[in-house]
Amino acid sequence: MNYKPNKLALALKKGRSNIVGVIVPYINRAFFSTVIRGIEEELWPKGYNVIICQTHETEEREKETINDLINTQVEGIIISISKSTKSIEHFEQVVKKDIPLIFFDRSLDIKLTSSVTINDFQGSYDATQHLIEQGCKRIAHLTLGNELEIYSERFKGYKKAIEDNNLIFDKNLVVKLMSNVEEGKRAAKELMKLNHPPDAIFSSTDYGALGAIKWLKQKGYSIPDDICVVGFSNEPFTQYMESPISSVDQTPLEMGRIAAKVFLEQSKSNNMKIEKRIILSPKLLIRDSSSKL
Amino acid sequence: MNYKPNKLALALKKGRSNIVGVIVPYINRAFFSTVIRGIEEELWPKGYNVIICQTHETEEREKETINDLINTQVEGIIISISKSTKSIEHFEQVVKKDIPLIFFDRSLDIKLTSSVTINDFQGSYDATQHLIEQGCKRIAHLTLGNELEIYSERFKGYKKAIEDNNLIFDKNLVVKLMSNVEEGKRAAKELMKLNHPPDAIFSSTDYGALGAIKWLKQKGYSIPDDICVVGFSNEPFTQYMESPISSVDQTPLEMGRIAAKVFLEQSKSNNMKIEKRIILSPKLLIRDSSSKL
DNA sequence: TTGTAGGCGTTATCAC
DNA sequence: GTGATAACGCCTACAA
Repeated sequence: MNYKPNKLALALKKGRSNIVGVIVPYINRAFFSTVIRGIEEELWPKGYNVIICQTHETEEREKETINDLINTQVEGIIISISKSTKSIEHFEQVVKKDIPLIFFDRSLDIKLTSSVTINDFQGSYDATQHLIEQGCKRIAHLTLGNELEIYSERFKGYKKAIEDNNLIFDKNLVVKLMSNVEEGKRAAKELMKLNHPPDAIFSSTDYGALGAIKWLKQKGYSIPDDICVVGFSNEPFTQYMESPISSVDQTPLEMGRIAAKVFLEQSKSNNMKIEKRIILSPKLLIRDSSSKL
Repeated sequence: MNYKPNKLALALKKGRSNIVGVIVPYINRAFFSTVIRGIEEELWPKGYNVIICQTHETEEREKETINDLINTQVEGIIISISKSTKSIEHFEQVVKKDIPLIFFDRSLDIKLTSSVTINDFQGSYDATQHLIEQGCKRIAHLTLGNELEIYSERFKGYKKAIEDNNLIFDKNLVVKLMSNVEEGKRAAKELMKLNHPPDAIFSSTDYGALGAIKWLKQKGYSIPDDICVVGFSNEPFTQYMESPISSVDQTPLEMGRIAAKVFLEQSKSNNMKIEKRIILSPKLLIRDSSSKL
């Protein structure tokens, strides 16, 4: 007959809740929601449920959330850390409880945890190299700063490509901003005021790239003829624009699926500890905003 | 000291899991992920966790998911039904188990359940009225068909506005499509082939609107001077375009928050049954693609 | 083979 | 007021 077991009782008895916690800064960012989709699609067929939590980019919420998930007896935590996270005690606590902890995208190097990231250095290097191949000589970079490793890696990749091609690295061409359209406009304005303005902009965020493009077009610059632009993240809007923006795709669906698989692997291995670092290759998508040739 | 109660045991004992299930077609659609964000932000402070499930637009997955959530002893289910859902037994089953069931956006009229939707008729009427006020006389409509009530409502709102303004309703101006860019292109091509082509297009999806705009621009039509276009959903890309697309905003964040509140209300009222229908007002966002004046 | 007791971690209840 | 005990629903293990 159609008997339905009470999963709570079952879970209590077995010590296995069949629940995995996923923590992200905000659920409704395209990147995060797509990673979550990948996680859900991998875990659902295995009988797991996925609990979603948001940190709002604050360390406090992150700690509260982790505490809560531990109490909920989740069987694993998959997380992309908040921008402001400084301490790591709350993560060590998860490890101490023997709960598999998997970082994705924004990661920390903590013993007995795993991570699935993309090679931000490489993505940035490829993007910059591509701009150089388009004939650009003075390539500006919009960065979010060094708070998160992914952004400092993107800066490093950019700088390395500049140097490898015997171009001059000019720190005046590096502008720090926040990830939104207005800041991108401000950055472009600032850059074009320079005595030697850039002939390309590689932005570590698509919103920065978009803002820059908007300002430049408004001022009569032609994209890509006067200035080439490449963004980062492959936000949906970059492909839908009338003039699509080149960007670096982070393969979020795959990242989610793999993070889930790593969790499963770590989870099954009762007697031994697993620590796994997976680095995915980003995909440079060349579109109108940087296609001179 | 830092004692952590086991929520599983607590839940088993109290018969309250503090978990709410949310079911959507796909997590990573901007609209759904934003509703989920609203739900999470309302429920987290009250001590609830949110489990996310995807139906992939299939009734089968929807049934499986509901079954699973019932077994998980969720305290409520908040759902936007799949496109292909025909039967309602699985929903009645939820009601029978006394689990609060709240529909959002894509709803069904089932006893003892609640719903939070927007007034699709109104949104469509407003959009069409706006186009008429721009001087448009022959307004085409791109529809997804009648499978989901929201789309037939959008069609009705469009038709009513046409008639209320003593314009001629021409069924040749109504094109059925699927929600993607290619289909929008096809629809525009088809419409402009007519003996009396339209001077405006109101699409029930932003992707259709985008496709239409792309095709029209490519063919040399000027937007909005030759043809005005309005979409529906306020997808992020509509505002980021170089030439932003007018659209109807469904206030997803608010919708999520309210759905969560309705759940709380329904949940607290142990002894009495609550049935609530909330209809939100959509917001017409007038942008470049329809601003002639 | 079939059936029954015990315990997972809580809390609520009841006896002291 | 304090402290032991039963019960939430299930599964496992052991006994008949």
